[in-house]
Amino acid sequence: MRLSTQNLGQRNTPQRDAILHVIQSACGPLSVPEIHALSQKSMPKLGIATIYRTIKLLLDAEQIQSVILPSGEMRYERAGMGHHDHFQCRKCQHVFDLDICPSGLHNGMTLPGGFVVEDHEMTVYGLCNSCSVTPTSRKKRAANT
Amino acid sequence: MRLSTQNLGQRNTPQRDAILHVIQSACGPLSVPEIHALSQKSMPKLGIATIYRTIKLLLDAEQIQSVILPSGEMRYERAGMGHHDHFQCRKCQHVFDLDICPSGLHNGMTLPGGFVVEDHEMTVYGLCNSCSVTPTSRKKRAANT
DNA sequence: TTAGAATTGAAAGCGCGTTATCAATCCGGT
DNA sequence: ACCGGATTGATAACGCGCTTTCAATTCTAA
Repeated sequence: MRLSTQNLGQRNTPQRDAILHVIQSACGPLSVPEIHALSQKSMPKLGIATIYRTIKLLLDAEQIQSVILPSGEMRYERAGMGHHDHFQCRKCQHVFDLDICPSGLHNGMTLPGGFVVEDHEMTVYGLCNSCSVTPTSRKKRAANT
Repeated sequence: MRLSTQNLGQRNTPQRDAILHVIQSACGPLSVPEIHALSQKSMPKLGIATIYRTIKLLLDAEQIQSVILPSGEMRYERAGMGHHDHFQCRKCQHVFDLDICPSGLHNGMTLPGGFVVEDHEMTVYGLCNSCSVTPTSRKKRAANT
């Protein structure tokens, strides 16, 4: 499922290409400010209104979907990725897709209290790979270069 | 941990008692409209501003905490309950506390990708006990009364 | 009981993420 | 290359939770 400018209004523009590329190559759902900042690396004049307009077009075309973190922050990611959970680093605040789903839940099971499970959403918190690097391992890395 | 009007400003009022009782006896986190509607059962004139003011006092006193659902809805529940997940019924929309945590996560473990786990939040979706009653079992229940 | 400060309810005001406006610019069929 | 409608960027405006305002009311210490 690749993001495409087909069916996004009538025209192909470099602004849309930039935004699509940013979302396409993200490793987790992005916030509007993140999409804006990343897109401006290749299109410095790109305005926030165009970000919102393109997000709406992509949502209507079901090429992306929204994700709301437990903090209330709205983010967007490619649609059609199937079920996956998210990980937010408490240090750099970046959000990543998790390949595995560490919940023990499966569809149709009943939890104590008579709750019949159909779906779930989970956000895991902690430190990402980059941010969990210790000062010691940081020195080792530096020494190896 | 019982909710109390101690340390909530200087005075004890029936409005605060009503709000505290509603949150205290809930079986899951409540939204502001829910708290308002439930409180008005015993205090019909209770205004929305008093709900927000009391919520803020309770938050400052750390007697309640906020919960944001994946839908973005803000809710409030008693503080100090320890880790627990939530279940939202897709039929009645009510949110319940789950006694067990069905995630296979524990603090300090590392997920594929180098993500060091510290915490998580999970919302499970499905049908609650009342709403999962089938027409057949509903007839049986009715016949037994 | 009384006085005075805290609290309340109604409604205006605020903040901020999002959307609409509009002139300038761009895309693409011809 | 031209033309006309689509798109863009800057910014004003909007919506909706939430907070503040203020006069009326209520609580409580003395």
